[in-house]
Amino acid sequence: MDGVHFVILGSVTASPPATEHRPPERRRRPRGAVREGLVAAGLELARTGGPDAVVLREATRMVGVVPNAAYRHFADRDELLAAVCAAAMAELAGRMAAGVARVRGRHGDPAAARGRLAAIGTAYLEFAHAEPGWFATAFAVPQQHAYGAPRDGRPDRSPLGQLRTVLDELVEAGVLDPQRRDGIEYPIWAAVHGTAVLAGPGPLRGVPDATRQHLQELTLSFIGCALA
Amino acid sequence: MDGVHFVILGSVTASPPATEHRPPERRRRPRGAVREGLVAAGLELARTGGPDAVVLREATRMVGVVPNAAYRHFADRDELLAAVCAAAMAELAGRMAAGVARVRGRHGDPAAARGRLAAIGTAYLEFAHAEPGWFATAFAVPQQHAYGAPRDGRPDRSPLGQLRTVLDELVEAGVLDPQRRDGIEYPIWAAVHGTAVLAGPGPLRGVPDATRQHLQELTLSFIGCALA
DNA sequence: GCCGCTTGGTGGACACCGTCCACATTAAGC
DNA sequence: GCTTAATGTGGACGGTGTCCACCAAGCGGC
Repeated sequence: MDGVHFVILGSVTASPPATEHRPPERRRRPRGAVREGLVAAGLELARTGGPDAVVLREATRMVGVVPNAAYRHFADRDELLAAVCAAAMAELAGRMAAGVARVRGRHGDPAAARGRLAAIGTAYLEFAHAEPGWFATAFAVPQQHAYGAPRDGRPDRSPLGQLRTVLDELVEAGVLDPQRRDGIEYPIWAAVHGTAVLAGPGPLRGVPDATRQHLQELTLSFIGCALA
Repeated sequence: MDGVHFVILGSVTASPPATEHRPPERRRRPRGAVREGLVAAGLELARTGGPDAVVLREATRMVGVVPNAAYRHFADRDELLAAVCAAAMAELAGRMAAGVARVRGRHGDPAAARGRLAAIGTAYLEFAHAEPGWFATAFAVPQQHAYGAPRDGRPDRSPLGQLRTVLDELVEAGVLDPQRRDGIEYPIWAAVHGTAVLAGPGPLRGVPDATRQHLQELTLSFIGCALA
């Protein structure tokens, strides 16, 4: 899952149309280029239209290849979508990590730990608002291709993994009662995720920006209350 | 929104195939029958496949009518989907209402009020688990056809409305500090909704039943903590 | 050098979908 | 009884995912 490449977008253009007539550009691209291009194209489509917008034919068009070429790299559309979803999820994880990294203060300091928890939630909600297409895509992994648990050994950079790390720090810092630590990541995740979903594609969509901001603060302070 | 008819499902069959040859059953159905039939058919499709499964042509086939007939009753597929979504949401609201109604105890009694809050959350989560297709559909209202606020006058039977009612009762019963009442319905809704989504179509899908049950309890007790 | 195999891109087809148009029929109103 | 609106039909179009047969490029073994 962290084998996902952060593909540079915006340059998913096909090979430039030959000015002189030529047998239709049958050249073979470098190894893996088409596959990565398809994922990048899918990511681009998903960004504005969510998971439903990643349509196989359109992606191949952007890469400059015939629709069937995709089937050399993915079993079907769902497998392509799964790759795009993984990339979107990685992007979310990256922004969350960047968010917590911005919080100063040494490990174990209560205030800093609290700040890092808030940063995680804020980054999550910011991402959901700034990139609704990607956010929806990150959680739209098709049934068959769910990505499994992270290979152990490496630190877990998934959203849940990062949340767990901060919660452990909160225990260490004496902010959170160790007895209440077990499993508390799930309600917290749920509260933040629920806020993102309700205010994004959900029934609270389209509320004015100030209201949305207020909702975010309500959720974060709600979580604070439940921790104390 | 509460003008939605609770359509009886299961009998969305087309007119029985004539044994003797006849001009293909051009008889006109009673007023509104096709429209209601389409919604019922859509609901049936959504039940097993979610919003994506409500495909216009299939619905018309179930009703026994040609695809284009649908366009006499709905501007496009999205409008049909919106009707199906509204019906699914009404079903959710109905089950929630039934859940709270089962809790005995007079209005204003602290324990009863607490019980009603728990019943709301439980009914919500039960519905999401028992009817994942409908649950997803209830929140998949297409952008253009969002249903507006309930006509005032009538009590608000929407999920949010029911939650508000119970929260008001909790204040009345002295369980919830009135100063903390304002806006608290949103984090609570978000926590429950988030749990439903994460454990349903989300990354926590497919956890064993006992674990899911545990997640529900964690969320409910988390909410309890934040209230006190 | 050549042969043959694997890898990956092409072309053409199929079924299905949402949607539009022109037409036919029925029901309702005068 | 005629007119008119409402409703269902038939046929078409472009778009989609997917399958099959074909073919070109690269590669290893002889």
